[in-house]
Formats: sequence, C-alpha cells, structure tokens
Amino acid sequence: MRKPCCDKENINKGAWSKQEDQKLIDYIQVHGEGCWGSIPKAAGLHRCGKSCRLRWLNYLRPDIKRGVFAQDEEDLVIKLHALLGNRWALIAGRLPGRTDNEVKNYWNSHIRRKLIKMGIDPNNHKLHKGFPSISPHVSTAGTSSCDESMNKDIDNNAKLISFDKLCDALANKSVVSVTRKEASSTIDSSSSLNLDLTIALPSNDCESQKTIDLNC
DNA sequence: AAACCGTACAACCGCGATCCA
DNA sequence: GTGGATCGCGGTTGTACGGTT
Repeated sequence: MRKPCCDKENINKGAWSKQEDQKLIDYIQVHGEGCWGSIPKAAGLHRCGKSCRLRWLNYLRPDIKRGVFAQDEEDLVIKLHALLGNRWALIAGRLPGRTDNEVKNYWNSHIRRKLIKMGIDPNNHKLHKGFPSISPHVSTAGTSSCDESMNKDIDNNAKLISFDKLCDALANKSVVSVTRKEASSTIDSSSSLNLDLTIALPSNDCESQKTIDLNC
C-alpha cells in the first residue's frame, strides 16, 4: 500500500489563490527552486510539495509563455509527437516557454481533435483508410518497395541527420512506426536531442530496423 | 431564463527513476 | 546493498465557462 504523498489533513487542494501564488513566488525568488518537500512549510503554504512544484513549473515561472500556440509551434508538436509519442516533457523541451502540462493539454484539446477531423489517427499519425486528404505531417499508406532515399537518410552507421530531414522522412516515406529504444534522452546545453530510435519501414521485404542518432 | 452540453485547462494521482543516508 | 525520501512524468479528473437548446 502506497503512502500518500502528503498528509491529507491541513492540506489545501484545488485552485491556488493569489496569496498562495505570491507566497510561493516570494519564497522561490529568495531561496531558489528545489527541496519541494520542505518548501510548503518554509513558505507558510498549506500545500504538498508536489503541488508547489507543479504550480511553479507550470504557471508561476517567469519564463513561461502563455496563450495560444503559434502555427509553427503546433507543427513542431505534431512532428515531435510523431517521433516521440506521449513524451510531453521531451516535446515541451523543444518549445521554449512551454510546459509539458500545457503541451499535453493543447494536444488533447486542440491538435488531437484537429487530426481526427482530418481523418488522421492521432495515436499513430496515420491516415484512416478511405480518407481522401493527405496531411503534411503524417505517413501515408505503405509502399511495396524499399524506399532508397529513406535508406539513404537513415543509415546503419548511426549517422547524424537533421531533425527536419527526419520529420520529412516520417511525413513522406511511409514510415509506420518510430520507437525510442533508450529512455535516456537528454537535452543538453547545446540543445541537441540525443535519441536512439528504431524505425520500422512498412514493407516486409525491406523491413529493417535502423538505429540512428538524432541531433537537433 | 434555465438547463444542458462541450471545451479548455488547472490540478491531482500514481508510478518509476533517482538520490542519499 | 538497501530502503526511504524525493523528483519528474504521464494519465486522469474536476471545474469554470461559453455556447446551444
């Protein structure tokens, strides 16, 4: 039986008040982030540490960008989702000022619906059978022969390819799935995204798994 | 005007990963 | 090496709000 993360009694839940926000902001401005477990007590908040962390990271941080997503941001979310799946923190890491929660909410409330309307399965980014239009972001029906340009792009020797190039490949070259092999993906100071991906091509005769090192 | 419904988004919960004594 | 504490993530829920009937 898991212990609750915080004492249920004397703990506020639900929407944060302005006073609570201000207390948290004041405390973090003086003491910095971290030690979330001790922040509520130190800041005089009747909240659990997790709640404080979430509130700060998603809404109170000064570098957060609010409001509707620009078209290029939306495009990037779709492309990254095709690559990474529901790894919202990773996706948000590529969108300055956006948080994982915001990206996730935006996906579920806007993009997901939009893709479904376009006849695209938001889970695998594939066009539903029989749907006439073709999205610029999704793979189309599989080809029967090996796609040479795809093979050229994605080489066994773990060559580096550009992010846009891979996205184009995903969009145009009938890739049926992209699976991240390693959980250890990091975004370092030079903003490179190191991923070890397995890409499955659609046709049986050329179905092969290629490991690539994606730097973007 | 009121009830109902759909949407958007803030917040919570549970779990795995990581840290540290 | 181990176990508890903490962190971070993704899924889910709750609720406010606007539109429709």
